[in-house]
Formats: sequence, structure tokens, C-alpha cells
Amino acid sequence: MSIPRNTKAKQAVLHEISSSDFALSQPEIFDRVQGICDRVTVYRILDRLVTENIIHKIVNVDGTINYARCIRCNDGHEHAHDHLHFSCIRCKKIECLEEHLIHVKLP
Amino acid sequence: MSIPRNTKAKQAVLHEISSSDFALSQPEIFDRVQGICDRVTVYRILDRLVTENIIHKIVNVDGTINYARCIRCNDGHEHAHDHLHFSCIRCKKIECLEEHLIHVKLP
DNA sequence: TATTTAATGCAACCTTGTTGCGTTTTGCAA
DNA sequence: TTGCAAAACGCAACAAGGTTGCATTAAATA
Repeated sequence: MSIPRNTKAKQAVLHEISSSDFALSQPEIFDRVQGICDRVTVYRILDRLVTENIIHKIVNVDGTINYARCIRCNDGHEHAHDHLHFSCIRCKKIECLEEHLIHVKLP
Repeated sequence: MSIPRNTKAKQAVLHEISSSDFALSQPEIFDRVQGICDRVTVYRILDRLVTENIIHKIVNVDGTINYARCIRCNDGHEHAHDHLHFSCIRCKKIECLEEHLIHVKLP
């Protein structure tokens, strides 16, 4: 397994994701780090950040793939990832609804 | 508002969707109606069928957009569309879990 | 059968995402 | 501080999925 490195581009991408209050798509992220690196690099950084479990890959209701940081992932507390989320179609914000853990019988 | 027409291509597309037991993507549908029309036509037919409320547009967990007929839409019974679905990642079938209507408090 | 216009085919284009490969840069160790 | 291995990068090219414009074809109704 390779040792991850901390590059300028990686920092910039992670900063944009961290400072956004809703999940961002690759094009949105590339737009925000404007000029700092190639768009291919953004794709590769996102893949790596997901593999390193630093960010989450989310498929929105419209099919677009977005990336976000889990607020609780880095605070040391144990938490469930398979809870409901509320996705506002107007402001695009995604909020966790962790209190609504559901248990259904699957076929 | 324009009056929809019943064309050969439209019938073929609708037939494929109706006779499949899981939701199909545009490429899959185009593949199955092989040669009957252009791929652009399939896109347009799908858009029209969704607008006419004959089929549903579904975003899968992997982000792919699929189309399916709601079994209950045309049997005259009242039914809810916002119920849970079980999506098997192996056989791709999607089953309705209508008994599990959930009500959560949204922010 | 004639007419209207919905539907189609084709070509061209756009967006999102991937791959290969040669070059640059990072982190560590001598 | 410098040298080195390989992680990360840029660029070009490609591929899949989806859209648009426009001239042509074919449904439905009169």
C-alpha cells in the first residue's frame, strides 16, 4: 500500500470540500480551485481522498456524483454512516438525520 | 400542449420497459430495440413518456439513470410513489416496499 | 386523400469521467 | 543538505452518456 503525500492540489481540494456547507461535484470543485491543477488531477485526488476515507462519495437524487466531508468522521466518535439524509433541492444542502435510523425487512 | 402520437418506436420502447422486471437505462433500451430507431429518438421518447407520466425516471445508487413502469400506476388504484425501494446490487431488480412508509421530521 | 405538426434521423456538440505515459515533486534516508 | 524512489502531476487522447438544430418523415384528424 502506497504512502499518501500532502500536495498543494490535495490541500486545496480538501479545503474547498471542507469549507462548503453542501456536497460538491468534481466540476464544482475544479471550478473553485481554478488554475491550481489539471481537471484530471482533481479526479485522482477525489478518488484518493475517498480511498483514504477522508471524504465521502455521494450520489444525489438527480444522479450527479458529489463529494463531502463527514463532520463526525474526524471527531473520534463512533457513528453510523447509513442514516437518512435530507437533500434540499433548492439550496442543495444535505443534512444528516441520524436520529431516524430505520430498520426494514428486506426481501 | 401538443397531442402525443403513438409511433412504432414509442411502442417498442414502452414494450421493452414493460416486459422487463427491472429498471432499464437508455443504453439498455436502445440495445433492445436494436435498429428500430436512432439513439437520439430513444432519449426523446423516454423524456416524453416521463412527461406523460407513463414511466418513472429512477436514479440508481451508482448514479445511473433508469426507467421503469410503475405496476400500480395503471390499475386505477390510488398509491403512494414516495415509498422505499429495495435495489439488489447483484440482480439489479428493484422491489417496492410500500408497507414501510416513513414519516420523518424535516429541517 | 390532403393537411398539420408530432416525431424522426443525422451530424455535430457538450459534459463527465478514464487511461497511458513521460515529467515533476514529495518525503525520507544517507 | 543532497540523492533517490515512487507518489503525484500535466497533457493528450479517448469513451460513454446526453443534448441541440434542422431538414425530412409520418401519424392523426378533417
